[in-house]
Amino acid sequence: MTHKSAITIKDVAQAAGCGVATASRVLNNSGSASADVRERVETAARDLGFSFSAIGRALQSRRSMTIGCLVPSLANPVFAEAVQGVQAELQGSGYQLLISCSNYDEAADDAALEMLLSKDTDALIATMVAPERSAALQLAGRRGIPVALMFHDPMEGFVTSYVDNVEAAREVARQFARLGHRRTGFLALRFSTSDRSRNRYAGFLAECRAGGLPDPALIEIGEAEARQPDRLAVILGQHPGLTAIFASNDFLAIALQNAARLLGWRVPQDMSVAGFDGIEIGRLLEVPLATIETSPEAMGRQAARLLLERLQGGAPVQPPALSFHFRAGATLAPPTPGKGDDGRVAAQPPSAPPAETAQQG
Amino acid sequence: MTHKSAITIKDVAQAAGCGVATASRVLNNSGSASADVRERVETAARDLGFSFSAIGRALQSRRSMTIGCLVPSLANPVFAEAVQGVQAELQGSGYQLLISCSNYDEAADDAALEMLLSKDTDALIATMVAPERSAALQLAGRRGIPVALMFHDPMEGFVTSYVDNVEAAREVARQFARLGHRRTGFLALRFSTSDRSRNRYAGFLAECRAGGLPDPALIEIGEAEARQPDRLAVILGQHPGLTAIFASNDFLAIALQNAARLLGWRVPQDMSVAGFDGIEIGRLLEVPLATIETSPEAMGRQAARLLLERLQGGAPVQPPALSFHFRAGATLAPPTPGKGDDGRVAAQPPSAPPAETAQQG
DNA sequence: TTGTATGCGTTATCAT
DNA sequence: ATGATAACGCATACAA
Repeated sequence: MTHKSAITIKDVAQAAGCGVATASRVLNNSGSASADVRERVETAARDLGFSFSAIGRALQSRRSMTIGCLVPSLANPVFAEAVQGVQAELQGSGYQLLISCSNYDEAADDAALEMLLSKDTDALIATMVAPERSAALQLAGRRGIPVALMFHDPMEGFVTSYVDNVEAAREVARQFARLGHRRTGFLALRFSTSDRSRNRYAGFLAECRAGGLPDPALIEIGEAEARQPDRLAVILGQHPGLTAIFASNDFLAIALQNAARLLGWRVPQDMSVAGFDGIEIGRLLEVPLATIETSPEAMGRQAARLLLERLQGGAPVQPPALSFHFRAGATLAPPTPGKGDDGRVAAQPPSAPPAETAQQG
Repeated sequence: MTHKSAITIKDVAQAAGCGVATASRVLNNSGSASADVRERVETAARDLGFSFSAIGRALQSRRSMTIGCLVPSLANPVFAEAVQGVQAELQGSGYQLLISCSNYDEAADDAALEMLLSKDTDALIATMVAPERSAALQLAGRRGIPVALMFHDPMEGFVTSYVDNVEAAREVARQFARLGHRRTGFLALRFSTSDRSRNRYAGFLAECRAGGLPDPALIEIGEAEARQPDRLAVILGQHPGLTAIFASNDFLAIALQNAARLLGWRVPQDMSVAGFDGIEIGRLLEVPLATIETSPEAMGRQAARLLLERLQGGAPVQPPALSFHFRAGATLAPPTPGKGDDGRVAAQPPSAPPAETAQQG
């Protein structure tokens, strides 16, 4: 086949026997043109298989029609879904998505954002390790480039699409307390490069205290333990007496149940478990996972929408937190008397209705 | 701190008191320049916070340093991981990733690819609904734009990064047969917009026949059934007598077990189940899922590598299929005598060693 | 070694 | 209604 080095509007104009300006006007439906020349230009463009060069356009219009997106990793379904949401919302807007991953590395984070900026993206959407410390993020703000954050709590100078991690975590603590649990734990990835995890712990801790419960045991594990049930079991065994554990995400919650099984503990009879995120697989498990259901996809959509509005001249507005939803699942039960009850027999709270559902938004 | 309109190399040249060509040479380390002016240019660039405009560069060099990537959806972890692999491999290469999703829609597929092309991407990497019917894909080939496919079988004119679905499915059939299963089934999404699923069925069917087994029952379900265990259970109930089912992906395999449970069938005692993909969660389940383990991440990396090599002038080379690995898990067992054995008591095959593992590559 | 001028593909301006 | 031309930011051939 003929190696056709891209044909430009100049070729079209020549074929149509008119000036490039006229061809441009016709092809863009801007300005006016006689039906005659309009026809000639259109057929010429069709015949030659002409298509605009986005680069030429970008150079002249000073807009790349490109939006940069930075997330820690696409291997994490939560982020992948969020990006999917962004992508979906951008469909038909004319904007294309330029993506980059930091792999949870703070330095890579900043570098990636800088790279995105240098690509002349018209807007930025990001989930970072440490947005408050990112020079590139500040730079974007100063340059007047619209920025939307995802998953992060509201931050001075930037709009963000997020769920209230603290409040959601409090809800979990309330559910635990309602069932009569006192000795609880919080399971998280060590070196958790995430303010999300921190906020969840903070909320959980705060509500435990508010409810008069002892402080939860903080169980931090590494990636290795999260993937190897036997290793996690060892760690879990070092925390006897806990009757309910809140894992900072669903994946950990599932791994946790696996480890518990190795110790001969049944869920929820011997230990209650709750997760966070609401990944779909959780619903399909033999024992459906109790969790805070969120919608990363909606988060991505909202972030994209915020950006599009700003790109159309709107002022930046910080929307309220997205709603979450407590899903009871089947991994929650009252603690078994005699286990982890500080030596006393755990009394069933006076009136504990069956685990219900909580909305917030 | 209102950074005005971006500063260009012209500003740098002016500040450094030299011509733009000299500034360009210094900043690109091309050509020669006196230590004197070199110093002035560099400090000027630093002081002004100069950075190149990717667009200006692209226009002049005819290369956008951008690679387009099309996948059906990022909500599917298999594709998300593949993109993550692409992304990882592209790190530091100077190329950025432009992504788009088709949502399994063939028309959107072609349109998205066209859009990517119109963005002047230097190369394309895609997983499509019907690559063999995509006009945009052909166009890319004709234009001489390097293209790499992912997940697809080798196709005339394009290189692809893939696993041999047919061979992998045969392996599953062999495992079933080894355990003594005869009445088997293949579970897939109806309207499965995927040659992967078709190839898996073909391989499964072929090996069943080769092994003298009856043809497997083809069980096609819709999205709704896949997400609602009770509905899937109804369908499953319509196929009594099956002792082993091969689901075309792990997600379906998990949903399948859920449905079986509702029918009171135990896995693997009453029914064996195998999946495909090897998603991580499968290993963490109470009953670890038997599956064909693949690495979408490796697939993405390979595809990206193929592209980078071509962009550096290399000739297109089709690499061999990526290896897969049969993971025995715990969802496989010999059929229970008296169930689904065509009326005869299923004989244990003469020498059935414990389920082992098969490599291919 | 350095600067000037040109062209990359497009649109906006301004004549005609 | 139409077309010639000037940007846009950059790299480079060519001249100095």
